[in-house]
Amino acid sequence: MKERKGAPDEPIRMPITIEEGIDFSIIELMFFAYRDFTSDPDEILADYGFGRAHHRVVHFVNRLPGLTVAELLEVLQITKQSLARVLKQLIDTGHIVQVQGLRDRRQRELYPTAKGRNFLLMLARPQSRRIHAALEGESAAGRLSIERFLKGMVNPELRAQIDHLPGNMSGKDDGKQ
Amino acid sequence: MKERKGAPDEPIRMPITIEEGIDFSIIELMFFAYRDFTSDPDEILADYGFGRAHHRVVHFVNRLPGLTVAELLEVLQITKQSLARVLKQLIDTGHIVQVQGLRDRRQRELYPTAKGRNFLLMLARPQSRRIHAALEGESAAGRLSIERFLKGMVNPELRAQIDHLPGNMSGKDDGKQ
DNA sequence: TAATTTATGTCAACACTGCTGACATAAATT
DNA sequence: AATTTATGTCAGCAGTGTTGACATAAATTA
Repeated sequence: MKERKGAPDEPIRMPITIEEGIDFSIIELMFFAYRDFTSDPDEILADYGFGRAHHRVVHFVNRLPGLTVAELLEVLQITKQSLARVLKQLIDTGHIVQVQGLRDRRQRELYPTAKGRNFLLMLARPQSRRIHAALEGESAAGRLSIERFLKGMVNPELRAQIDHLPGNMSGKDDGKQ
Repeated sequence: MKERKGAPDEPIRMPITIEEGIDFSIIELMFFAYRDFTSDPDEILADYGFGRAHHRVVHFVNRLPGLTVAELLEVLQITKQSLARVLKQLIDTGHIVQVQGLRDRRQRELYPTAKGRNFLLMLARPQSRRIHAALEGESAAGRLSIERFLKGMVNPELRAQIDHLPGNMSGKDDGKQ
């Protein structure tokens, strides 16, 4: 019994391409695109002793000032222990302040300070430049396709949440047309 | 001297929207899209005691069978110590085999086994479903816009590399038109 | 042939950011 | 008065990136 149908550890020399209709090309484009998209802020963050998680917190606190800790956890979908580490640092460094809730005094409303707002702008600028460059020459229809695609990649349960963020046309492009 | 121009730790109550022309909406769409895009394979990987790094290695070894360790490091842009950890596990579990280079016997050519190929298909299937759903109803022009955008997000130096992966129309959509 | 460079592997330590489990406090609700 | 809720905190672990140092075998150069 030598070499029956494909010995288990035989090297496969044929590249995978569109097996089963799977588009590996887009899968790896997502990897490359996201890696490079995050690389610019990552470098800046490192200069401040921060990481990517800090960017996310600063981003959403600037986007939704006054949101509570529980709401932030819901948006980020991480545990409170993960958040605590980075949030504490951002508060200690004066980028974010907590304000006790008025209705419910257990809640801590999170707000950016001027320092925190400027910090987000610093992080977002290179990403914005990259986005503008990637959209250069795209028609309005093309841009809509791109936004529709990105939104379509998000789990359906969360799309509503996205619509409620400032500057997003609520309910637009809900999938079917 | 009480409260001059914006006390440093004053909470800012105004949401950030399109300050300086920065599109925060697309920035956070990238975050949500990538997070959910990776969540499906992540769950499967966890069942096998693997992580996202294993997926990447299996992906590129299947896409470029016979590539050397140095070439894989170049594509992934990580250090050999990072790679060593996950590559060793994939070899020990029979997903990948190493073949000594013919021209240069120092090199280790990496190939997937049948097990490794099937594993990649298992990981890629849910991602492919998500992509197809997100592209549903898009015109050919819309799909081109989306691919052009993703490619445009990648650092220019690396775009050539992407073109050389199997199934990618080389040189297509190089930015200018 | 001898010396050097290259491709790869390995050991150790550290950083960041997820996770779980456990426990504490204050405020709201029942 | 008892319970639930919102938040905080301590401790430990996992995955994946990093740097630095050193080892080996094979290729290249002098």
